[in-house]
Amino acid sequence: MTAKVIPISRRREPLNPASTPPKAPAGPDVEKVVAELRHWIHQGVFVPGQRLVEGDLVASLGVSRGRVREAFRRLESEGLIEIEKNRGASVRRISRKEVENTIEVMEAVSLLMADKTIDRRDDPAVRAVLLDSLEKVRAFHNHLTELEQSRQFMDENARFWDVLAVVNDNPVLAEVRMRLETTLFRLALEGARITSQKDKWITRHEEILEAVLAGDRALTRTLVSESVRDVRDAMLALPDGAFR
Amino acid sequence: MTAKVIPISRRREPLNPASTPPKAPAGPDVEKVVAELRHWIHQGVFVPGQRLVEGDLVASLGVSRGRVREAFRRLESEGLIEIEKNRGASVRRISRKEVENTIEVMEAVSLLMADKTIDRRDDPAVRAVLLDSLEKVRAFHNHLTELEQSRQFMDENARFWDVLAVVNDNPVLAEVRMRLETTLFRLALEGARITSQKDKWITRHEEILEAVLAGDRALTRTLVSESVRDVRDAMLALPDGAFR
DNA sequence: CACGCAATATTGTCGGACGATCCGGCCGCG
DNA sequence: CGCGGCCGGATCGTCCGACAATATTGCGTG
Repeated sequence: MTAKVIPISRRREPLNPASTPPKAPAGPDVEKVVAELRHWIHQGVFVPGQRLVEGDLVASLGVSRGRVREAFRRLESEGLIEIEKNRGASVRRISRKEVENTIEVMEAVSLLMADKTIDRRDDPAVRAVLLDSLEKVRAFHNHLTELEQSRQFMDENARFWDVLAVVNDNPVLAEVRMRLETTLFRLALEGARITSQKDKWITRHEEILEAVLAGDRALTRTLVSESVRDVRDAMLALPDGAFR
Repeated sequence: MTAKVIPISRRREPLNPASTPPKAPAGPDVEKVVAELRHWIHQGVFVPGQRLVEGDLVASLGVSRGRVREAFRRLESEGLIEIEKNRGASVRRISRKEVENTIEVMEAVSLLMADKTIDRRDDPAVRAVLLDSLEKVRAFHNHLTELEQSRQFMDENARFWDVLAVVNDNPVLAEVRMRLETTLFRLALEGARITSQKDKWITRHEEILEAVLAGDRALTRTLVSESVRDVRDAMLALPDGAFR
């Protein structure tokens, strides 16, 4: 790998930020493949440890190998799959230890998000969003039945953190959290399925929002930590088969 | 993107036993390209906003477009470049706001690392590593001259955090921090170049290690926060031209 | 049944091709 | 002379086919 000549592009830098008329059809994009694979992995179509064979995906997705390979690179740095030289890609398996490590960081990030939200709770717009979210959480809570799918809890959870992400006005913070969550999603989903205390999670979200709106930092921190750790415990309670 | 269920594919014949033309050594790996580009960006060979033209890189690196494209995907999710559809890749430019956002998360992560280190300071192995690091930092400090390159400060800084990363035994934590640092590297380097208080940074590292070894959580937190914020201030002090 | 070798499957990488898109510049018109 | 529209080159997105390198598998043999 020798650097020869510094490449020089004849193409200029962006000049006029032209308007962006909503262009309808955009040909298949690598992102589509990434999204599809991510979806499949989250849904369990591909289980941890399973190999993702280029050729098969090329056939089932109807795209070229190049697209699949680019998608692989992306998913790899997202932590969803791992690529071994000459052995290809496989859905990443994580160990209990990794779950703990990840959750630990997630807790710190979540605490920061909650704390920052308290800083902004006097902003009318922020307050409105929080109150609206609280409303929704309560409604969701009241409609709970024994038959609810764990999937819905994950959705509620995602919405909850999305709200905090938006309110926080720090895309980096939100992105880091999402990144961590992505790698845990599958296990979290499984965890939610087996735990019998799903409604406690929702209650926790209500309490957190209330504490935030009340500006009670100590209580908020406690609740957020408990919330994150509940998820951890649910995941760690899964049978050994779920881990590496 | 519809999934047809059509696995498996068949292809080509065996190989040709005849002699093979003088073949260059084992072709480089995609990672090599990624590393090279990352290096160039960090070194300023490619400056923020500059476009990375596939064709040019193919020529100067002597690899195929496919390799370059895969490398792009990786660098994109690393946050070093951005890819706009039909316009290609360019070195990501970040705004002052993004610096603040990133540093904010970095501070939280750094605090967690330091705090966890204190938890483990009684482990003889950990203690040894910390003391060794303290030794090195002091030695480095004493050899400082006015002519030192800002580059060396970055190296020292990297070493410092690497030690905490190792001691912490949480790869996720370390990786998140590294990720954030990667996107700021360029600016941090520039910032270190213009600040006149470089030695204060080193002093801070000494103090942090001492506080950690002494188990003083409060002091450690204060010092770590100050340390991170010093870097932030150095970056924000850069002229507008350095930002988006 | 263990072992090693050969057939087969897959990956890593290359090079070419083709249409789509973007952009700068030229051209004709008012 | 200013300006909008069209042309052509530069680049990107994607597909295809090829081939060596490596991994995996199956089988024949001792």
